[in-house]
Amino acid sequence: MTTAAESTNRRLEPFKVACSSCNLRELCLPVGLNRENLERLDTLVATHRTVSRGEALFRAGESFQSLFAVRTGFFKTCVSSEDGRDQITGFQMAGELLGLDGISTDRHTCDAVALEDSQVCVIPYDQLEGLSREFSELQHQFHKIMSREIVRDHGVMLLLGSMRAEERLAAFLLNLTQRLQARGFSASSLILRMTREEIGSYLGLKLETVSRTFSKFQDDGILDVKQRQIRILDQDKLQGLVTGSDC
Amino acid sequence: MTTAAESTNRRLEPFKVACSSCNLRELCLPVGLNRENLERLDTLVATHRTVSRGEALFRAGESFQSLFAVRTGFFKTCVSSEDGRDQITGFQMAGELLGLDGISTDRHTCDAVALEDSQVCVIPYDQLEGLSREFSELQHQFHKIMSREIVRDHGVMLLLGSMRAEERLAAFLLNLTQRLQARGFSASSLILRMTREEIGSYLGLKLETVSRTFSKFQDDGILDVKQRQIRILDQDKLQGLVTGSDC
DNA sequence: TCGGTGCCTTGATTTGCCTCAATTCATCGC
DNA sequence: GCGATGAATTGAGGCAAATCAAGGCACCGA
Repeated sequence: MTTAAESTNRRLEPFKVACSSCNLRELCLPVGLNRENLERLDTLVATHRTVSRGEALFRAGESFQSLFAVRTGFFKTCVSSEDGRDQITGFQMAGELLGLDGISTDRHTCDAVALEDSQVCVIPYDQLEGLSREFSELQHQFHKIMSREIVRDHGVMLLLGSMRAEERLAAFLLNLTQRLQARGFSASSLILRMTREEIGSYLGLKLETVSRTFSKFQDDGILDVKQRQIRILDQDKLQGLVTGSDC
Repeated sequence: MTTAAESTNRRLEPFKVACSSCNLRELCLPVGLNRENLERLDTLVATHRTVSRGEALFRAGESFQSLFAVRTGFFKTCVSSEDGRDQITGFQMAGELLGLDGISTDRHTCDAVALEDSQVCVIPYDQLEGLSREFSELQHQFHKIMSREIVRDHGVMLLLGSMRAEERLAAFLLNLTQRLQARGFSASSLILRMTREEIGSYLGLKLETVSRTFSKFQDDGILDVKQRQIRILDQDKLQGLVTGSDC
């Protein structure tokens, strides 16, 4: 269907789903904007881009021009060191921003890869700076989003620095379901968009350890695991693993 | 000298060391500002605060009003989970900003504690937002600083997620010396401001492991370690441990 | 000078996760 | 149906770091 050449093409679409009518506006950049300002933002977020599963939205080293807001689909971001090592730094779903790392050096410092066919809104960064000088609500919301990313990263550091395998996986699942719930999905049932290896990379574990931990949770009656289909049977026990309340 | 009551007091000083004449202005918020804009910034950063060793500049849960720029001294930032676990998320030296995590929820989410007697510049956040709407250089520099923090955090995730003890400590030492060098200090000799336990917390290791790794580096002729006095004898070997070029 | 205290070092042992390897399962094209 | 492929599971054994334990050093105030 798609040739190698075509897969490197960037599919830009002028077709417009305005921020002002987007069902994600309560989660995304437009939070706190009034009708008039929303319409100003619409003129800025004029293009969309389709990224198919496995394709990169951007890669480390590429020049940074725009931020991206996930409209539909699912992404991972991944940093690499000079030697082969790499680390998934996050998974992004609808309403979340991609590319904030690029501001510091005008180059992207990580890869953003779609885990399923996805669509993103393109937010030209210099225009965003311009508009956020004009109304403080946009400025403030943008700062909040960056700050939230820093807070999230600190949470991941805590996880990587001091939690054991079971606790890490429990925290990961709870975080995922929480974010899915905020988007209107079930709090107890989810389909993982990533492989065991990708979960492992994010959590600082090997894929076998992730798999074993899933199996253990199933044995303990905490989860029902069918490949990537996960059903949470005992939310409290899962929560207890993270907060350490039962040991 | 200081009583328990006095140590909780906030020592604010109108005494002014203007940004425009600060020797850290090439590392800190004023980067890229012209003379005139620098003077505008001076009016904003009007107060300083002294924090003695062991004292907190702010604590998780406190309401967020201001950012802080380290003028002199050394800090650690530390997040805690509901159960006792805590994780040092960074060490901050002169010219670096503290408190960015507070923007997202208007409350600080971590503790910032001085590791030696320190002095910080107080940057009222709402005024900073106001001023950065007025000139884009300040706005852009502020965004760069936040983005840099995100990139730094991703680097720490890579370290915590995929490096072994020796690699972690080597990366830590190289990072420290690099930042000290940017401030005019020696690239090969430093005095650690933090305990082995604090290094361990930052690197996701136990203090015994940190101590053993220091000893191993000494045996291998990479370092000369005398308590907190560190001299780097073989920079290349240290670098090789991080980039994995020699194994 | 003398304890006292906080921090660091070192050794012995345990353990949680990794490594390596084999097997099963789901999907898909033919 | 069939094999091919990628993903997930499971087992056995090894290792790096944690844990447990003892002692040393530097600093400080009495």
